[in-house]
Amino acid sequence: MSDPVTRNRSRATADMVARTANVSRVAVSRAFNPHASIKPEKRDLILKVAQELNYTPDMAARSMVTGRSHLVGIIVPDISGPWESQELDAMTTALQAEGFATLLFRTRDDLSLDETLLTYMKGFNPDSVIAYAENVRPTTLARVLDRAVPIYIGYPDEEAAEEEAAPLFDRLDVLQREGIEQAVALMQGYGARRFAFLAGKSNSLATQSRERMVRKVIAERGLPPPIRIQGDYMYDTAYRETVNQFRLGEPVDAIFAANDVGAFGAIDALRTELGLRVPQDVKVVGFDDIHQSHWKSYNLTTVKLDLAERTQALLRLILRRLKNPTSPSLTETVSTRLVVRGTVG
Amino acid sequence: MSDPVTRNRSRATADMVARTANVSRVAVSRAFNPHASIKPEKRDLILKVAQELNYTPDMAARSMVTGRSHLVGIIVPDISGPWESQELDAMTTALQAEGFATLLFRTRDDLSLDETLLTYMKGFNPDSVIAYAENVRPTTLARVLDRAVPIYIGYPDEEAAEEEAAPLFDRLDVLQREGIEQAVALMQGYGARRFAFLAGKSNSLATQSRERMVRKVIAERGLPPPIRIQGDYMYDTAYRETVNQFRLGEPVDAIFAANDVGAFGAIDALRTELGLRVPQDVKVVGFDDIHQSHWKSYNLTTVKLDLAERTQALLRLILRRLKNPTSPSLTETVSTRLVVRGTVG
DNA sequence: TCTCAGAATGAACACGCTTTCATTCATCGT
DNA sequence: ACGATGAATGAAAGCGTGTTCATTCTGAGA
Repeated sequence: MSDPVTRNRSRATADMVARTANVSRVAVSRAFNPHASIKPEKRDLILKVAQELNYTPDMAARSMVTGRSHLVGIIVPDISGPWESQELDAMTTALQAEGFATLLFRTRDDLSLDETLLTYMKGFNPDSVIAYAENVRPTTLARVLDRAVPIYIGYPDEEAAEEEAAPLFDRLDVLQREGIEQAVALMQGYGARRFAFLAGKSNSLATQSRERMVRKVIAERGLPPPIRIQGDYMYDTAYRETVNQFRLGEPVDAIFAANDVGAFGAIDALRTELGLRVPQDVKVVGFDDIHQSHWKSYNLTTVKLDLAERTQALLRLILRRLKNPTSPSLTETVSTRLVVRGTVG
Repeated sequence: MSDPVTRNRSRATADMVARTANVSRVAVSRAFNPHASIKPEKRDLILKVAQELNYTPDMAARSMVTGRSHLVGIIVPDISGPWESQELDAMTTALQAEGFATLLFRTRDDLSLDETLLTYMKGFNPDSVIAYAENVRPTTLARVLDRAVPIYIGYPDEEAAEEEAAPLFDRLDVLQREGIEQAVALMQGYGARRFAFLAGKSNSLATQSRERMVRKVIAERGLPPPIRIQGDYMYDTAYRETVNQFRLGEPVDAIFAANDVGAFGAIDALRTELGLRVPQDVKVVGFDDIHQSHWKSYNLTTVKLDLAERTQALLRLILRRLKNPTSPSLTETVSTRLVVRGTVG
């Protein structure tokens, strides 16, 4: 009877609970709905019987009639990346606290997968969708899913034509200027003059925005424009391209990386392969402030994207939109700031 | 009309597609079921109309009648950890390729959450459940969920009473002896004699098993029993406790860490805080072989748990069990092997 | 031309639940 | 003691699908 392989495979239903407790099936439903009107003693009895029968309301059946699936779809390009996984962790925890389960999907870099994936996901009727994958455009999201209102993560610092960032979407605006200004100022203060920007994946809006802002701030301070090193957010690429830059190209004073992992690759390239010292010979700053950035081997000075702040802002957007599906578009704003450690001076 | 906020919020149903295409609703259902008997031209027409109407079958409704939710529940203690996120990434990708969506849950270290979480998850009717969280016992899993057969991740190397590892569960057996033997042999070969074992969370079966096996192998080779350093799989703890061991306790020749992240903490403690060289003064070996282990700052020699192999084995278990729910318990086996890098000699 | 097997078709039912809605019960003020 | 008010109750309808099952259609063989 306790053998999980051969035991009763059928779930208990509300009917069974009703029969066992000698109440109507409607009463069982009410017992599990906090706002329903039912006598307390009756509810207690039903809940007790339900527990004995190992009964749980079927979310699929429930969602069909309520229209709420209690599912939030999350689309991530690479779950195993430190930043992505830390963001996913924070978001899942926050959602769970609000009673939502996370429906997780992973995109490949292959853009062609998008439509198929979104269509498939739509079948599960998620109450909301968060697409961290930058190859999923908000317009596509809006077209395929008809229930959820997409959240557009924008970078309003810049004047770049905000192509698809109409007021049709809810927005999370990330203010990157402050953190970048602090970083450039700090590096310049320690004598850096010749900068390189270690870019991320070239189709990433985040890296594009960061590069523009870095160039702007550097120009404002009367420094020569930074050299671009093309990376893809990955350690190995950052390592290799940094070596190439110093061996085949022009050496620099300072490297501003589009993300922390890239900064790690650059640091290791400088120290291991090029025999240079960080920060004495070359200053390095990253972006994100992932857990690993405070590890002593790197001890990275970096522009922090506050994960808790960001997660709570996203959550507010989702909850407000769910509460009032027809309200005009919402906006939340988060900022950035420099975390000073040991890779500048 | 393209405004996602005010546009039609109601999904298209099979009925609407049927009306538009002038076919019966049953035909629509068949058009989306590959094995159904329907005239090809008719199917094409329906699929075309469906696409125009942006129709997708509702998985909730579908799962009610088929009994298959196409959902696999995954429970993880800390998504942001490198090993956990890499395992989650591999598993989600593999599941997605088989047509399953991942239903993600995160446990706190607080054990009391377990039942509640499992009960909640059960409501979504997952076709299968993978609990990477070691505080979720298979027996609890079997009791709460009535459809899924739990998979027990065991370590049959050891003689330890395998408390709840009855043949009632499907099993993934991890053979740890080989990798550990290679590691100890290598360290001994480079002159190590006095070992420490840097443990993980004390309630983790994996760390317990690894410690027993490490002790056994060390004893077999005629070396003195290792000193235990109590960690919790985290960098900061490993760093602090390693410093304490060398400052307040007895220094050692070699550190065998229960996971890679712990090994990083130990290495940084040795180099940064204690002024010792790795591997010249102290040899270090880790466990897992996460992506970060090949980063040049660590370049860690470690016992590899092959993620692809492990994921495929788990997937085979799940698919076979789904195909034949009443078959006797299944077992898959994966092994470990040493990856030699630069922290031993 | 006729027969018959197999493919194609659609009406009806079932899945497990929530929500109206009309009805009954308990409670209270006078 | 008596309506009146609100809480508690259960029958029935409906959510969007897949699956019988009985029927009709198709085409090949005689």
